[in-house]
Amino acid sequence: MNFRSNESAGLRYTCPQRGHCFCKSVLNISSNEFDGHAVKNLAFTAKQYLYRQGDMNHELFVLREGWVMLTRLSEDGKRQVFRSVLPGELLGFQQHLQGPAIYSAIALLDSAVCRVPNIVKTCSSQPEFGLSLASAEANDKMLTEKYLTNIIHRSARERIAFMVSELYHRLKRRHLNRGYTIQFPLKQEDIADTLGLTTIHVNRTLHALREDGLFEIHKHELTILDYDALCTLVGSEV
Amino acid sequence: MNFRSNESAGLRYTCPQRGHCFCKSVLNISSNEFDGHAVKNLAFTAKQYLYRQGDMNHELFVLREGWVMLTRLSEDGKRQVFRSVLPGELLGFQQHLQGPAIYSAIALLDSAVCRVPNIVKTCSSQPEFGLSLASAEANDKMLTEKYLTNIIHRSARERIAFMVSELYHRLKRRHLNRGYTIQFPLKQEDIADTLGLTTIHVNRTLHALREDGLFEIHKHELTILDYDALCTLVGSEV
DNA sequence: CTGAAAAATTAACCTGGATTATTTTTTTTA
DNA sequence: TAAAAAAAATAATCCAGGTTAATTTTTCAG
Repeated sequence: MNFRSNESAGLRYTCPQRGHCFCKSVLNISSNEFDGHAVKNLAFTAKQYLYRQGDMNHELFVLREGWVMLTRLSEDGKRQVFRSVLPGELLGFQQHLQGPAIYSAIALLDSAVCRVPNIVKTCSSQPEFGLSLASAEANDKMLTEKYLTNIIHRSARERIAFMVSELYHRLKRRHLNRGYTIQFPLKQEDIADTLGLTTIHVNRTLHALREDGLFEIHKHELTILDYDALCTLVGSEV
Repeated sequence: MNFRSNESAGLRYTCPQRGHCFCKSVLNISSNEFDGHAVKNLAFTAKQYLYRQGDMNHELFVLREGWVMLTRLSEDGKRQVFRSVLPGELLGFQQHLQGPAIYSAIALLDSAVCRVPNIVKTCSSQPEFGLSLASAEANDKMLTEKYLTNIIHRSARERIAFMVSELYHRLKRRHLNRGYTIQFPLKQEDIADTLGLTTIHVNRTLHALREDGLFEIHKHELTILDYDALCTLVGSEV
């Protein structure tokens, strides 16, 4: 994370994700205004909350680097993990922008975000922005539906394989892999709370998947050992 | 559905949902252009598909009246029901507009839709449209996340109660209830494929819920018999 | 109105993942 | 660098909902 020094040197920071994903349509057009606002209050350290469930008037961000996880606590104290937000992706948009945040966003790695200043204004000054926003939301919706389908129709082993494969491919698309290895800051409990399993069963299943030589997690890194076998297990619907 | 006669008589049809939901922002502004396109090819009978999973260049609709269900078949032949689309709601938007439809939309009741003509053009001619689209998608995403959470954390009895309550409130908001009675065209198999249960278990559970006097389904109508008990079972997170 | 197909119902048995309990390892903090 | 806290690992038992197999009722086409 070296953009802070760029900022203080008066240089415009070029987002590593520019040209990819959400930023593309926004940044291609009104870079001036956007960057003017963007490079302020941008760093979060691991375990820091970007905003919490219930916060009023939380902001809209694009993740530049790092890893953010979206979670929600229900009244009975159970935690649901909705998804990981990876570099280039939007976070913080919801139907009622001014209402309380429907979930919490926590950084799992040191993270840098760029703030989208005024959504309503940007939408009217820049027609493509609204459509980008809608596309990003539709994409999130589709991802949630894929998780839903996997959780409903498949075994613990297949669910975990799906999750690993999904994250790997999402990172690979942005060249954030090192061969078959990716950073993996999720705890077993996070996997469990994403897939509707218990921590114990995730542990058992991860053990079996490692034994079978599919992939292994070690020191916050995940390495796929048998890519083909993983794909077979997941099926073609990633 | 009397709008066809309106059309042939040369009258502008006023959508019963105007002023609610998705249409609001669109129709308040460019009614002329919109209605010009809208009142054509609008009727679907029960069991008719609006579009099918895989169809190219399917259209964007707003449901005026009726009931549409969104489903997807996975390669292993299992069917997932994603949600019911109720009057006033948008259907057919997805990340890649020109790509194959990611699910099928089937009318469960005789339905009337109004077609949204050219999304990209509308977005640029009318800045609020993009934001409306994004809001609608965010709302769908939130609904999917609620179903996900319920499916993961709750028993069959609670899941079904949640689904009934969610549909009842969504219809009531549009005054499409008759007291505690609503139209209910979903089959037990549809409930099962929405909630990740077997038809047999849905049947068992519906029987128990009726026995316990919570609600009953009869001849495609659902009547809530004990609203308070239903709310208690569902919890406050509808 | 009638036969066939679709949907709903019922019963008996079984299993994947939950639950409870405890130990070991790793990470964090002082 | 040692103590405390968090995370991972392992084992034994249990049950909600799945599976299989019919039967009955409802819907619908001819």
